[in-house]
Amino acid sequence: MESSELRKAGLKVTLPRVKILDILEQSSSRHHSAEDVYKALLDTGEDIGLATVYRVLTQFEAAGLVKRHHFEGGHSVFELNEGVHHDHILCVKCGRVDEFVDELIEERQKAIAARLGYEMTDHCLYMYGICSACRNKSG
Amino acid sequence: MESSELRKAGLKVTLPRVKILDILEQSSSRHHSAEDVYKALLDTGEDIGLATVYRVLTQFEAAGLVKRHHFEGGHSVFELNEGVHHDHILCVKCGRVDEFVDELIEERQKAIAARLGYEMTDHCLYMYGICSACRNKSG
DNA sequence: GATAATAATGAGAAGCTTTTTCATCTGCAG
DNA sequence: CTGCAGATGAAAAAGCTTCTCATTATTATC
Repeated sequence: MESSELRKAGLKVTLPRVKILDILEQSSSRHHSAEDVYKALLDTGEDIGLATVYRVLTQFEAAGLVKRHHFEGGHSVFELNEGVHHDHILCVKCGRVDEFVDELIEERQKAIAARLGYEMTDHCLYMYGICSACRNKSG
Repeated sequence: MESSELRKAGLKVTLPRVKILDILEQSSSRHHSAEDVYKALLDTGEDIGLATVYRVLTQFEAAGLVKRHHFEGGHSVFELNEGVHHDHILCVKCGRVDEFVDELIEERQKAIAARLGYEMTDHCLYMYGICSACRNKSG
């Protein structure tokens, strides 16, 4: 039930918020631009404005429900925050996104931040490449 | 001499390109937004348009003279490409940027890309935190 | 269940960064 | 020196994202 998640986050349970959370949870892909979410809403017949989608996603981010990423290309991408940190590798041809976790990298990052005197608040690792499917297609 | 670098990159030696490269090489900071470069040009009395700054930086990137980064906050940041890959840690309070290299992390990244079937084209690791100076200031 | 106070929404305008357009100008090969 | 391809500047346009404000919906309270 989405409403309890919203309540827990201190947000009023409104139709747009429920529908947007629904899309994030039900969709087959994990990574969505605001535009993606907006279009998905239109597809399900909901008449929710793009401004609301941005507002709600930003609130969800503040509430810790979603994470915002800045992949190459300028626009923000959102994914449900399931609590487990992970990094991303993207195919520059087809846009495919894979996730991974590497404890060793995490460790080293902490050590580096400490050595440089930083109290780390966030970190992200993006790799870009050509996935096997695309390599088979175009040589 | 900047002109030889430009020639090597296959670019005509024009005043805007020389001046912009000059700023990137002479400035005390390594990381510049397009706006930063534009303002620096104005400060030195050069009347070069912002559109040209963007154009030239993009050409420099294509030529491998500079690297473009997408730090949090939306706008692009450029730095001279000195050939040695490195990653970044940024202070979210004061904007300070430190660079670092960690061979172990590099290794692991290559291994992960290979395991997931990607031919890696690029990778970047951004850490965000509060630097020691800022922690001492504001507790 | 009704009501009032409060917050959320939609539509469009506005804001920012970045790119494009096009007429003019410049670097450089001949 | 000359001509032409390519570069530039100014302004307009193009994304993406946020803001404004009148209207609407939600929730605590009765």
